[in-house]
Amino acid sequence: MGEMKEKILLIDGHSMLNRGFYGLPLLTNSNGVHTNAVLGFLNIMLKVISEENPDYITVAFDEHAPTFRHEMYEAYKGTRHAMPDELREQVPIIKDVLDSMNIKIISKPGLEADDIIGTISRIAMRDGREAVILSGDRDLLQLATEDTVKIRLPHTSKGETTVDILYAKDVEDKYGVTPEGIIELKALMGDSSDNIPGVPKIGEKTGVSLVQQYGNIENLKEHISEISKKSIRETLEQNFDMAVLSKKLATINTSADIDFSWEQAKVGELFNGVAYEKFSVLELKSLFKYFDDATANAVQSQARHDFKDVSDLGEIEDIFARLKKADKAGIAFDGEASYIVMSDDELYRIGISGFASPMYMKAHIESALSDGAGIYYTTDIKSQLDALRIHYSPRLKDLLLIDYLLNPLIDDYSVPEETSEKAYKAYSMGEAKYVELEKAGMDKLFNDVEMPLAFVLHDMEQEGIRASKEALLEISAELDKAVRALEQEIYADAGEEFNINSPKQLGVILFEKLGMPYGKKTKSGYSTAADVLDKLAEDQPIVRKILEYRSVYKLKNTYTDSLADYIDGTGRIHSTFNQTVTATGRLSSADPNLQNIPIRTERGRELRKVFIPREGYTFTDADYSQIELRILASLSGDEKLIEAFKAGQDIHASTASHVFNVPYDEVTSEMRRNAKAVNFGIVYGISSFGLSENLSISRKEAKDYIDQYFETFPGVKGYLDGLVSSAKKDGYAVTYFGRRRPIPELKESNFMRRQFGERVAMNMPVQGTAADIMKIAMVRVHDMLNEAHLESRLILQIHDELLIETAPGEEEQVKKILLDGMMGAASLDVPLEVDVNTGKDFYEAH
DNA sequence: TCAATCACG
DNA sequence: ACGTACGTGATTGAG
Repeated sequence: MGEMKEKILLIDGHSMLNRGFYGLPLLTNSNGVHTNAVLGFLNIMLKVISEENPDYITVAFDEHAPTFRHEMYEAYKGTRHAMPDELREQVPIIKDVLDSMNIKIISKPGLEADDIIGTISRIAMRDGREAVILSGDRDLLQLATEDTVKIRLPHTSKGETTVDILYAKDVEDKYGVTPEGIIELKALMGDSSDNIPGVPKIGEKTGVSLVQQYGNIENLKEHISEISKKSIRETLEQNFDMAVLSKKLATINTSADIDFSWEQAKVGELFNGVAYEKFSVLELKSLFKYFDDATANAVQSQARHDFKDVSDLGEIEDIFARLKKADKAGIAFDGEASYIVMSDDELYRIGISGFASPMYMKAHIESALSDGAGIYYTTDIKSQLDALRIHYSPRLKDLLLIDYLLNPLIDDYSVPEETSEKAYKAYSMGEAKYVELEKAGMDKLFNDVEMPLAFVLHDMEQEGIRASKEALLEISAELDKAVRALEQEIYADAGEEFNINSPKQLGVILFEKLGMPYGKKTKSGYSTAADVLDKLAEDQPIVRKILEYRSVYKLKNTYTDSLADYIDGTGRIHSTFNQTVTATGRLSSADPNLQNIPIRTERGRELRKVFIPREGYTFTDADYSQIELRILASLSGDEKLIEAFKAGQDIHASTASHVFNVPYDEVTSEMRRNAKAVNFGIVYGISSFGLSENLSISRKEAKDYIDQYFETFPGVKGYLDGLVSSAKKDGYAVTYFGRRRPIPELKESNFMRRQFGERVAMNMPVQGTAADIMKIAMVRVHDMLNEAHLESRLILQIHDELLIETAPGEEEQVKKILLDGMMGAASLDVPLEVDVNTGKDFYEAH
């Protein structure tokens, strides 16, 4: 043990950042900060640290100022290579992170990282310590001249990243020359990635043999005349100055003037609280595993801000008076208290009690919002309205909704659990984020649509929808009988009992025991999906029964039993409408999902009869007719498609008539069915494979349909092509109202992923614009119901459909509001058509 | 926790 | 040669 040498890990900062940046997709955290290079850097560094267990670590960075060697090269060639902004912004971040981990960083104007590393490696040799050099750059191989210096070179193959170990001997084995010889080799052959010119016409092979024969270029110069091959001899004679220059460029300075002390490079506490904090702000959650629980917990509780608890009436009045005058504040409230942040020293908590009642609080907050001067930021307003249903004000800005618009792809916007922290986060980050939103041109969408919509959604959630528990349980009992009967029949047909719900077991029964031909396969075995079983069902009674079993089982478990559990004491179900989950701008519904209540089969549809309005009320339901295709027509400007809508034609039949070249009146139902599938395909981002699967036709036939479609509607073709190229240029797709969706897949090397990106680029503007229009309509309808002082309430949105629970006597007004609100939500080049229905239950109304 | 399946637009 | 329709959420079995 006593003979074990101490060890220093020397890291080439820019090279490792580069590797991370180009090796990983462009990740961002929820603040839009790019983190892929930082993550890639840290992953490899931590891997090497755990393998090498060094006593000292130093990371070297190039200075931004042009260095000696760069100057020489730039003077020679007059070039300067640019770093992408997404990478540049990560340089200070990694330095900050390394600093937090107590890792020494060295950089110096006029020196490259190579020179710093070279110099320290020689200091280590002198002081009897080992040096491990981590770099993605082969340039550093020249430093591995002794057994106490080794190079670690990361490389990725088959998705696995390993970090190769190279000693002098390995360099010789791999490159045919010694580490010192690497310099001579580069002097002759150059290095395009490092901007070293080399001697013309000398490549790797010639270079290696010359170095093996003559050792170095100085010796080579004296023996040029001995070289037998004429072309080599001549190029060396004519261009020897290039070899001299290249050698200077390639030689790492090992005696640079730097400030280095072993004391400063000593490894300290890497995984400390400050580092944890940095990782958590960057959202590098995969690295949390390196920290012990105690550190993580300490940081998490430390992130709390100190709010002053105020209960004195005068003081409270004073705070609200100051709030009215503040330019900017963070606010948040819950059932216990209100929180106000006006500066880093003015953090107040006003508890609800006595005179400070919810009414009092609501009045003061509303008064500040209506009469005050500034902008008030908050975080996740919808969740707060349960406590105080304040009025909407355009001066209130919800950071969560800003974050969502800035990047709708994020899974978790990390809304603080505690109301006080919501106020603080909104205060500290709201303004900067709002500026970003303005720069992206989404402030209007935010202020006119998303912000007021949050209030509408809150009201819808609060209202809920009435459902009959008795009816649900009755249906459940019937379905239960059917499930049991089918179960027995299936067991009898199969000749044994098994778990029908297990695709694995089912696959074995059908495709092995009963020997049926299998269609597709999944990762884990045979596919038993409905479209596969459908093809077998005709001849196989057991398959027919399995399909029926599945649909009945699903109906019972998803739509009767669990829905019944959501009914509250007043007989109503309150779904949650998520405003920040979809990539396209749509809403989603959860706990329970009321946007996927069955309708396509009669048995499923029956279930809608359990959704009923309160006594004396009725349902009024309105849905947009073909909104996505109308948007496609309008945005593409395709004359034929626009004309079809203006003429009020059945759009699928009209498409069939054009594509199959038959008169509109002679379109058969099969032609219409095919055209409908083509229309869907167009909206989804067409591919011949997808269409052929959907219609069970050959790819050739599907391609013919598509070609025919594009020939018929050239405007659509041009529009979709334009969407893909602009998404590739900008990195995101955009709706008519400016909503964005980043499409990182378009830059990936994987063909299939890029193809997906292209389909997304075609679909998002259409689906997203439809979502925008519906959101605008919801705000309009909600406002109109309010202004008319009606008792009727908006209770459900299902993407292109709205459901209102209509108070007796208000039927006509509600119908008019739905029509006005929805049709007038946008003015396109084709009319927006809306169908309205009424009914005594959800079944009847839609 | 993930994959498979299926309910909806 | 790749191996695919766009967007969601809930349930289930299996590791």
